[in-house]
Amino acid sequence: MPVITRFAPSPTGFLHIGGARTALFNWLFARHNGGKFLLRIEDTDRARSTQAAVDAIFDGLQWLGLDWDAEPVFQFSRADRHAEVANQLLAEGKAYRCYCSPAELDAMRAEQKEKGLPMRYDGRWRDKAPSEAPADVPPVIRLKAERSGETVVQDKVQGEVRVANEQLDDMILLRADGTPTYMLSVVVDDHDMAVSHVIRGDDHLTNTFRQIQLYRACGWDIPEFAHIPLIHGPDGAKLSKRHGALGAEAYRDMGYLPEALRNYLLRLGWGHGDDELISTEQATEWFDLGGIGRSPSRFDMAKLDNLNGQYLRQAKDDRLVALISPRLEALTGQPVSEKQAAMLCEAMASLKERAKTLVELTDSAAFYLRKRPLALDAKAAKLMESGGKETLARFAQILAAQQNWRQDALEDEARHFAEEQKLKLGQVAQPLRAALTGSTVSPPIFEVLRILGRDESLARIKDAL
RNA sequence: GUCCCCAUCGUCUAGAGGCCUAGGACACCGCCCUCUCACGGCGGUAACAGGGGUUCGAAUCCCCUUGGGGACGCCA
Repeated sequence: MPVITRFAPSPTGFLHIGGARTALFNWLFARHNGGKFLLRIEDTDRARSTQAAVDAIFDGLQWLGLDWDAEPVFQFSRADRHAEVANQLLAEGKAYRCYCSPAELDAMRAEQKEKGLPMRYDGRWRDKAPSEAPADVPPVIRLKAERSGETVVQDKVQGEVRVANEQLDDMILLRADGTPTYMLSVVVDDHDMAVSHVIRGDDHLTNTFRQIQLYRACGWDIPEFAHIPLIHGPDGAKLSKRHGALGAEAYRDMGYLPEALRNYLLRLGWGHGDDELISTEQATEWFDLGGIGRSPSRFDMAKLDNLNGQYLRQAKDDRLVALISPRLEALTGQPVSEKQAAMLCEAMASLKERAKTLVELTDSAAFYLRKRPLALDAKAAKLMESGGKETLARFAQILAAQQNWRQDALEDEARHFAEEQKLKLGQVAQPLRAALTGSTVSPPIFEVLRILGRDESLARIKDAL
């Protein structure tokens, strides 16, 4: 049987981080098994579904590199099919009409809660005759669920989980307005799409029992299930926005590389021995459902940062220049010229090992492109005022006379000068750094001197003096 | 309230009864490298939630307690 997985988000918001991981696991499992990864947009809640959210989900998946294998299925478009199944069940006596009004159900639940009873539909219309139906209440269709015995899930992650059928009530299949509920839609769609493995958040684990009953009522094969633990915030509670429950596009904006986020998400709840840096090729080769942990994990930005830094250092220089160019333009107000891009490319090797995100990379690269005269930050200004300027003025004369603008030659000059003046190299380098970059922190300053070039360097020094 | 799931350093995890004096990674703290900041190297602090069993032997199996999480919608 071919492996078919699916990712089935409801388009009521962005592709959040938990959803992204669920998608990743489905994608990896399909790829590992040479199967298919399908996408289904669960847009049956018309009031809350938006096109913007649909677009955000597509964008997010694409950015993460999770490609799907067929046209996405929009669940709402299949409402007729869902109703057909419900009506078939009704015709077979496996479902029935319930005429309880929402208000009546609310009252029932309130009473159950007050008495400390389990909150469940009590099946009051299950065996009533059609003649008792009130004329003014449109009915819903409920599944006639099994009342005794138990339902068992052989979950690929959670193991065997069983629940007594008396814990389950007769769920609604078709609403009073004739539209299908989630429970009906999922089961029908997963069946019709021939989904072999349902991999989803474990908030769906208890839904699974009901869905299995529905599969049985329909006489359909039951897919394999794998319920993966939810991602929690650093405090162990539900992931909140300020703790990382953001859309994929937010992570892109914050300067994370898709491969880094993928690697991070993969390691959150799944492991392969001591391996930390796992390429997508390796992940595809190694991924298995049995390796998924059963306990919820906490989202840790610091680890994501570290991983992103590692991927940044691995990334090709020209790719990074392309990635930060729009950010630099936003910063300087000027598009990055070809000449500047070439300069950044040269500088990238030492720039990228100092950054954890593209945001940091952009900030640290910006001084190369800044228009003279550069503004000095507070530390740089203070350094210049407390003797730096004098030292720099003297060294500037040597630089001005320097014809051989090679990095090692420049560094030699600085060392000689420092020795001569009984200064530490840092006392020469730091004022130079302040003048050239406007900051006390930068890549190696003789490299900066070289990349900036003779004219620009001397001009910036002159500005600072 | 009822049902379900989970439990190893602060965090992500390795661990399938003896290989565990519990390993790796992030974070943190030292030291080294060094023109700054990083990178890199070396070292350090730090965990089997508690209690009962089973067993010659338990982080690993069972039970209870505690603590977290989830589900109980004409939402998905």
